Formats: sequence, structure tokens, C-alpha cells
Amino acid sequence: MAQSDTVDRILDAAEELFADRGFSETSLRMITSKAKVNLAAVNYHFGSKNALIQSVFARFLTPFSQTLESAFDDLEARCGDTPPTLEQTLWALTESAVRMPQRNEKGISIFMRLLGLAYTQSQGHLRKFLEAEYSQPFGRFMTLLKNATPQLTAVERYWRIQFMLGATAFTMSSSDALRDILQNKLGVETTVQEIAGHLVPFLAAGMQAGGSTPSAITKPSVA
Amino acid sequence: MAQSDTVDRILDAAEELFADRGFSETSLRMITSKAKVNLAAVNYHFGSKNALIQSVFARFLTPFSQTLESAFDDLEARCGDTPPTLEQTLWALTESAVRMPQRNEKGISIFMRLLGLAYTQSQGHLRKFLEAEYSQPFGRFMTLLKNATPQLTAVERYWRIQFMLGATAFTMSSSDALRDILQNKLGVETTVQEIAGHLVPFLAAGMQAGGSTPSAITKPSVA
DNA sequence: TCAGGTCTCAAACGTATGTTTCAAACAGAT
DNA sequence: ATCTGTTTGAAACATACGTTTGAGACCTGA
Repeated sequence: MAQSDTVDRILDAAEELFADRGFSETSLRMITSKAKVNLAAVNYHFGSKNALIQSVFARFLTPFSQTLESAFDDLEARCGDTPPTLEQTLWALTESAVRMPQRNEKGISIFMRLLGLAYTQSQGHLRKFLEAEYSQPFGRFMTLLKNATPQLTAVERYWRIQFMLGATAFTMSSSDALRDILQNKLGVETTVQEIAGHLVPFLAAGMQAGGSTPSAITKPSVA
Repeated sequence: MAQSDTVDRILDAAEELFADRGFSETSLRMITSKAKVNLAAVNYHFGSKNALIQSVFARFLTPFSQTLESAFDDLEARCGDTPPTLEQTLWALTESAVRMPQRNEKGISIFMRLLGLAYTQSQGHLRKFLEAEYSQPFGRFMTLLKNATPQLTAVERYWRIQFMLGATAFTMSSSDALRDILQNKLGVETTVQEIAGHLVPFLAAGMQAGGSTPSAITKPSVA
């Protein structure tokens, strides 16, 4: 073999196992046996398990962030002086995710699930790595959101962005299971694209919700 | 001591460590040393680590589900024949969570974080346990949601409920960190109650969002 | 052909985990 | 006070983990 494909085999196996089971619950031995590769190859090629985790993210996040940047470029060019709307911004993000070239039919699900895991299982090292490598498109997305919702106070916008991230990360991270449930309960087949089609209007409506707290919440009674 | 408090000490320590670090990342030795209890006590009192995890959930979920049931009873009594509105239903849930008697000032955060972990880290055994033990209040909540949003199709409602769960679980599971960030960035102090005050209108608006997909999403170009 | 670097392999290392063991300490009832 | 079942204690168990080792295979360029 001209150049070893061991690296890619390890990345493929790790990506799928991580997405299925999480990071701590996936051992190097599971990965190497699925990849049909020697155990030592991981530490030889990547140095450590943590570095492997970061490499798995880098492999799809780097092209994705480039796709995203150019989608934002297009959007801003199309809008001229007026800032893009909230829906436009959300759709730019969504389409960038969906359009990513996939290695296989499960690609987009794995992609989403890994993103969700990155948020919820963040191992410290992963969070630092992602912040260091991909803070720019993230910050740009935040700026677009800010300009698309000038009516919100900073505090309100902050929380609503967290809610959006939560709804997205959570749903996508278990999109496979949720799709199966829907298939069994209502007999409906669903694509990731269709999930996004439901999600974006939900997020946009929540983000632009009117006046807050219709009934003031009562303080908890101190026992 | 009349009856050993070892069990409670273990539960307290486990609850806090699980909330901080997740399940797989928390060892029995961490728990027993934090609880100042012998290692073997866990297996003696609970049988296994998995059973301990379930006990941690049972300790706060059982009283919570009772509180929730009576909150739903009150709500339905107050509404008479007309079904409760979406906001009313969401507030009933939120207030039940906030009103739960807390063991300490971090109680509500830990409560929320554990719920989030239950969803994202679900170990199989935990999911089965929760479904077996607490399906009734959950199903009742779903019915209330259904009656409060008759305009939605079943599929649309299904996805929007997932989005609500995601936004809630995710936000609450990292509410401590998010509150710290807000404190540092904007100098704003926040209580969990206030987070709920932001969250409920967001959820209600998203749930009742109007017509879907303002711009049809394009199919991914097959490379 | 051969030397040198790249890569693979089986095996072992040290550490950490969940669990078990069994003797000692304890409690409450007789 | 003594017995009995319950709870604790220190230690060990078996297993799994991430990582390291050193010898061998392989390819490449001279």
C-alpha cells in the first residue's frame, strides 16, 4: 500500500463507535478490533486516545467550518447592507451541515451525534481543542444572531441561544433513536433533512417569542 | 446511630459526583471516599454500581413525580372542562421542579443536571428503569401537551416535544456553567427560577410556531 | 542488493475499575 | 450478659483499560 490506510480505518471505526456509545464507554480495543488494526497503531499514529478523539472531530469539522464560512459569505453578499434575518442565518447553518459530503449514508447522523456529544460529554480537552480551532465561525454565527434579533436584550438573547443549542444538540445527538421511535409509533420515515425542516421554524419562533413570563413563577417555599 | 446513615451518605456523594462528572467517569472509590464510607458498603447496600445509579434517581424522582401528579390534578380541576393551555402545562411542570424540597442550595441544579444526563448518557439499564418506574406522569404530561396543541399534526408535535426536551435538559444540565458565563460576561446574577422564566416562553412560542419550512431545504448534492 | 525509515505485530506493563471475601464490630432483643 | 442478625473494615480478586516495548516486516531510494 502506497500510504497506510490504517489511519483512516481507525478514524472510521472510532467515529462510529464514539457516536454510538460515547467516548469513555468506547475502548481502544473496540476501535482497533472493529478497524481490524493492531492495538498499538492508535498510539503510534495519534499518540493517545484523547488525540484520537480530537482527530475524529477535526476530520469533519475542518471542512464543515470552511463550508459554513462560505455559506455566511454568500448570505451576507446576498443581503447587502441589511443584516440577514434569523431564518436565513439558521438555514445557512442547516444547509451547510446537510450538504457536507458524507462518507456513507449514516454520515450526517454521526456528524450530528458527535456534535451533541461534544457538548454534553465534553472532556475538558475536547472543549479546549474545539474552542481553539473553531472559535471563528462560531463567533461569526453569534454575531449574525445578534444582528438578526436586535429587539432582544443581551441577557434574553444569551439564554435563547442556549435553548437553541440545546434543542439542536440534543435532538441531533439522538436523532437515530428518535427516528426509530417515530417509525414504530406512527409508521413515518424521516430524514435528517426533514428533522431540520421541523427544527428551524421551532427555533426561529422561540427565538422571537414575545413578552416573557406570562405568570410570575413563585419562589420555592422554604421548608 | 439508630439506623445507618451510610446509605444516605453514599447517595449524597454519588448524586453530586454523577452530576459533576457523569456516570462512567465517576468511580465507586471516588464516591466512597467523598462519603467517608468503606468501598464495600456500596455493593453491600445497593448490590452494584448500576443499582446505585438507579437509587440516586429514585430518591428524587419518586417525590417529584408525586408533586407533579398533584400539580396536574390541580391544573385540571382549575380548568374544568376546557383543556389546560400549553403555558399552563409547562408552568405546572416547571413549578413542580422548582418547588421540590432541596437537600441543599445546589439541589435544583443537581436535579436538572441528572435529568439531562439520564437522557444523554443513558446506560440502557437507566432508561429501562426510568421508563418502568415513571412512565405514568410522563404519559400524562404528553397527553396534556397533545390537548393543548390540537392544531399540530402528530409528527410535528412529536418533533417539537423532542426540541422542548432538548432545550430544557441541555440548559438545565449545564445551568451552573451557563450562569457563571453570564455572570462573567454581563455581570448578571441568575437564579434557576429566572432561567425557567426565560425558558417557558421560548418553548411555548416554538411549540406554537406557524407554517413550516419558509424555504424548502435542498437535498444534499450526491458527490 | 542493501541500508534506513516507516509501519505492524504480539506481548507485556502499570494502573484503575467493579466486585467479593471474611473477620471484626455493632445493635437490639432475650 | 449473651446471643443473633446486621453492618463495617481492610484486603484481595479478576478484569479491563491506556500505553509502552522491542522485534520483525515492509516499502523506498540508492
